Amino acid sequence: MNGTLHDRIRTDFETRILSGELAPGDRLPTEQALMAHYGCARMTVHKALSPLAAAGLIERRRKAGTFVARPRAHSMVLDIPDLAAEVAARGQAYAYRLLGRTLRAADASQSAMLELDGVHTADGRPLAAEHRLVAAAVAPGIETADFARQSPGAWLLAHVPWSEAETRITAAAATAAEATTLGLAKGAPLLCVARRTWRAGRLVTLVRQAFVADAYELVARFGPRG
Amino acid sequence: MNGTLHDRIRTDFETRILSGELAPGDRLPTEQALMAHYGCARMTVHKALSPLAAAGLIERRRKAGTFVARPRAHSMVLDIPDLAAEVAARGQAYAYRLLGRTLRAADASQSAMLELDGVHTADGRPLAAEHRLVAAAVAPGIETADFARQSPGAWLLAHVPWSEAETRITAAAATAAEATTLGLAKGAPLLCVARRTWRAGRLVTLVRQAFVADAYELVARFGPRG
DNA sequence: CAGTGGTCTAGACCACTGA
DNA sequence: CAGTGGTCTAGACCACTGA
Repeated sequence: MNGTLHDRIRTDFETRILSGELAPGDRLPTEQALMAHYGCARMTVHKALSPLAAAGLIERRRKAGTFVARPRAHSMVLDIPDLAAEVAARGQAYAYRLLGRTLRAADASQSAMLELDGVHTADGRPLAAEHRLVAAAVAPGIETADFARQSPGAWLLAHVPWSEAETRITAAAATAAEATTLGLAKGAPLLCVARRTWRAGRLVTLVRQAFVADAYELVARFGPRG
Repeated sequence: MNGTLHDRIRTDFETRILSGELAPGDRLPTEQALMAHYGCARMTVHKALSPLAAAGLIERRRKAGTFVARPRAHSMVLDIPDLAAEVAARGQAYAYRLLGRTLRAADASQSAMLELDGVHTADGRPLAAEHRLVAAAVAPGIETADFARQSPGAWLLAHVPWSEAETRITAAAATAAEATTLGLAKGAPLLCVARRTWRAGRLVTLVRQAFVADAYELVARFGPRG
């Protein structure tokens, strides 16, 4: 077990729940009973069980007690991947090549947006086409940034803290333009990742990345410790 | 603000960090200083800041103090989606149709596995082809389960608690067999989701789902509160 | 070696909610 | 209305680590 007592208590119940020894709906001992069992203060028991409640493994109701939660439909959570690091991790040389850069002036409907087109490459071969819009007001300095050294995504990650993101993942057939950019036949399958990112409620960037299907995959892991 | 004091303290710093007022590397006040500022006990300050450290928004070092964390490469986390609920949520009728069921006896290299082939439909139209292997020993009862009422995935979610999962997301062109099952032309783009799920270190199920590209998308959200 | 965070105690009062 | 969990206090001792 881990060093601290609350870690041990938490791990005990985690193990008993995930092993099936404690089934959904089963009642856990009260905090009073656990104080006696582990010989500790109530705060320590509480500190052990709170993360399990936050993780949805148990449900706690005053007066009624603590129960093993019924499995729920998990909502999906996906973080922003770092393409350069992933390509480097598999021993390839990563590069971003800027293909187009347009500043759209502000108008009545929206504020000034920088439009960036480019391609991510691994060992010189196209990996993904990227089309991005960045809200200029939220990303001061982006108009003069040098994207030969750093992709727009990496620049934003380093300069603009984001607070919320939504990612949509789809598959699509390559259009003629995409096929040309990526060196594929028209209609070839692409893995498309579209992401919107906000900072304090204001849209920071919209990006659409189209990955060559057999050159890229998204891998995600989930465990009880998050 | 939320009701409790530790929620208020946590939200205060969350807001100041995400708004950029506190930049990466900035030092937060010590717990002593925060006790004085908020007029509360040290445990309350600690309870407020601990989740921010767990979420990676701040870093805490003894003697040195507490600092706003530098943006890090996020590892991807993806939960298991509930297809039936998602299809129902967009007002369509969900169904799973079993196409094949084979019990592979145990041999020297692996334990007994149940092999299940089927198709998920929305309003009668194919949504995804599914090929699944289930470790029979870890899922007692699955050999006699009725998959006309519940898909294998839903059955497993309800009967076998899982502790770890790995998901790989790719795009691919439909093979001839997939095209037939899904009513598509050969070569049509598919969104492929391959997932392995473990329970207490033992493999529970391997599943590969091939979604019709224009009928399905994965949507994932990320926010500071997880 | 002194400052800081990590853990834990032994209480207290309260909010909620099921019997 | 009594049992349970949620929050909070005012301390204590300790582990770590940078000056």
